[in-house]
Amino acid sequence: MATIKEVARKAGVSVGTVSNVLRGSTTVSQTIRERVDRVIQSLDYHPNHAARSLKTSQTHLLGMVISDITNPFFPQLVRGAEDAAIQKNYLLIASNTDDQLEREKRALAVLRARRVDGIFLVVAPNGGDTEHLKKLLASQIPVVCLDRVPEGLAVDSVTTDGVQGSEMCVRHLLSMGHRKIGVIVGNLQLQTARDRLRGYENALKEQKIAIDPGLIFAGDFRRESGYLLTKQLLLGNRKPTAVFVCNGMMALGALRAIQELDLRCPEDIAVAVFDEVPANGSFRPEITCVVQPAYQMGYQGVELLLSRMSKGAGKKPVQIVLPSELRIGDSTRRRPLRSGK
Amino acid sequence: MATIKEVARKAGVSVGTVSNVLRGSTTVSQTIRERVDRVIQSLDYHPNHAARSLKTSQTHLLGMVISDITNPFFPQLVRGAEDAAIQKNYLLIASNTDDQLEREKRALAVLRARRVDGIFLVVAPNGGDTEHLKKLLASQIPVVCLDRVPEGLAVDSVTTDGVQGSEMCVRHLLSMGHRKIGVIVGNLQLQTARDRLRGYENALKEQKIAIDPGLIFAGDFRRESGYLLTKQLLLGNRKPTAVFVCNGMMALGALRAIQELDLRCPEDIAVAVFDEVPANGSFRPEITCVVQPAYQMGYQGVELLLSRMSKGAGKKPVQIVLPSELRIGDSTRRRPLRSGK
DNA sequence: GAAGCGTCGTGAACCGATTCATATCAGTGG
DNA sequence: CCACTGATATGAATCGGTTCACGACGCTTC
Repeated sequence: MATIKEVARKAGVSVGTVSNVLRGSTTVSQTIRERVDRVIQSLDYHPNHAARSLKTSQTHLLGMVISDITNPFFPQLVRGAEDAAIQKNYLLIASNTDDQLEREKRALAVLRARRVDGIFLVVAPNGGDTEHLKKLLASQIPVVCLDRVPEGLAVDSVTTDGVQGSEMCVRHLLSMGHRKIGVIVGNLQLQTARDRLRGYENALKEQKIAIDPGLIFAGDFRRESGYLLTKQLLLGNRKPTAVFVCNGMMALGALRAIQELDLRCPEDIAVAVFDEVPANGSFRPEITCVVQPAYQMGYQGVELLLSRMSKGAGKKPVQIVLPSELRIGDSTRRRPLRSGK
Repeated sequence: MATIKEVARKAGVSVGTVSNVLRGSTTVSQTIRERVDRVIQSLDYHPNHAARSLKTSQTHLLGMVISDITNPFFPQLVRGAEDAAIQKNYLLIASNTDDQLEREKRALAVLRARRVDGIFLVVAPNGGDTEHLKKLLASQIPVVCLDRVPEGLAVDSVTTDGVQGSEMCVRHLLSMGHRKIGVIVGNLQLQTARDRLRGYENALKEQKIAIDPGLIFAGDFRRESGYLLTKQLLLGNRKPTAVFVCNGMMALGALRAIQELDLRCPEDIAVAVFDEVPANGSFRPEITCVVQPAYQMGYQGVELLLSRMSKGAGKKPVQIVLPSELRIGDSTRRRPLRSGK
């Protein structure tokens, strides 16, 4: 592939001038600029990124560390980030951690070694082990946390308000006449999981309903755990009339569990979910859910990261909280008044 | 961040020696090696990739051009590729084209300009315009096509056998007693779409059933088109007893259409799908579908690409075809014998 | 016509690695 | 004691850009 030297030679100018043309410097005359541009076209010349990076110490690469691209929430996030990044001439490198701390550490180390210009991070549960995150934040490289924020660290973030979203959702269940509402929540080491649980509790308290710990089941945001916990919940002695599931993947497990127990939704058990449910709208019943603006989260994450990159590390962290939306389906229809059994 | 020079100075050796230690050269004595390693640790030194790339003209970056990460087939593909790539010390850059030719061209140009070491490509429908692909293949950089192969180009690929998978699936419908089977296929500019249609036709021919063009509807592999075409199919005058949908996203649209028309599946209309259906198993009925080894496709793609990179461009293209698996659900139960109406 | 001032271009230093011809040195054999 | 060998270590050239001090040149101005 052609180099800047060849371009310079063919255009009869110095490499410095070619570089100036490339960078759009104003100190190049129209004549020369056109001449150089023509040569660039004719040679199909593309500047070597490595050389440029070496000199400028910018890679125009952004890293994105997520838990699992296979969970439908993340493709949207990634897509939003990618669309925004590409517009600004950045490329995105995504890595999956499966919510394992070790893999998070490794992924971050790799991205750092590559000198990416910035990192998006969806933190894994860490049980208080945040050393590597502190180091990361101390290391110059701009970081924006998406979806989840790690405890007690000052870092830019874009998230949705899990407390408010859950409140909205559980209030809806209450308004439909439900009083015994089970909840399948994620790993409580995660802020997001705790927020969603808090929203549930808040909504109940508003109605002076006591919180029954026997109705609360904590899993890990994966399909399998939704399945197992929902079975436990429904086979237990609490007999809830509704279940609030805290993410889409667990909802799939929950729905399967309900089916296997030969219960009908919503007649026997109502279901409401925080997070979009895959394939929702293509099967019965349509599930009531809180939809998060995942695409936007990714998109705005890029804007935040870039502004941080230009503003420098000095300023206070910016925390953007996006609203979510309650989408009411048939899975939470009004409960017949004849209560009891 | 530390440079090789600082490491050399602190260890009291030359940069060449440090480089030799890094690259694991055998001409370094044990003593020196250990001394250098200690300094590397203490400085938390990581070689600068840009500098290395500049010299070696390898980026250890792989590009992946797919249609849309938001379609659940692709996350699996990407995940497989990423898992394989990371093991070999490569990083993956994915870009989405939404099946638009212009965006494919742009994405490929960007990746080329970045000098990625290799490219995975899921081609977009191109209506015969393959100039950019020919140029790409001529340009040295190794390419592996995944899932779909472009017409008449000699290129390495990893795909599934769409003909055979569809045959299997449609034979199953036939064995369940269906004779009038509608088909919702993708953009027929794509080899994959044509293969799946061919499989359908083959299966019918085996049973000496005439192909009725009025039962064939071609869309674009997206949810919306599955919805619209299924409505057309079911509201038309052909009255099929089953529908064969050629990918998962269109299947979601099809299922929605069936619901809106207040038809029951499988009683009124059986459904079978080529491709996994999102959320399948969590709702009724469980959909009969042909599952493609998407993860494996990505994984093996990396192996093929790397072997191509080391073998050089000379050899003949390798075409790996992976088997798919028919997973029988309740959406295709046996048709009651009393035929007619 | 000398001095001064913009406007454009030039070219060398530099970024941080890799690589290879060359230097150093201990040991060996004649 | 010298030549030679093998094992190690060195350092300069190189990759392809960016950047900036400086030079060349044409125009004013007095």
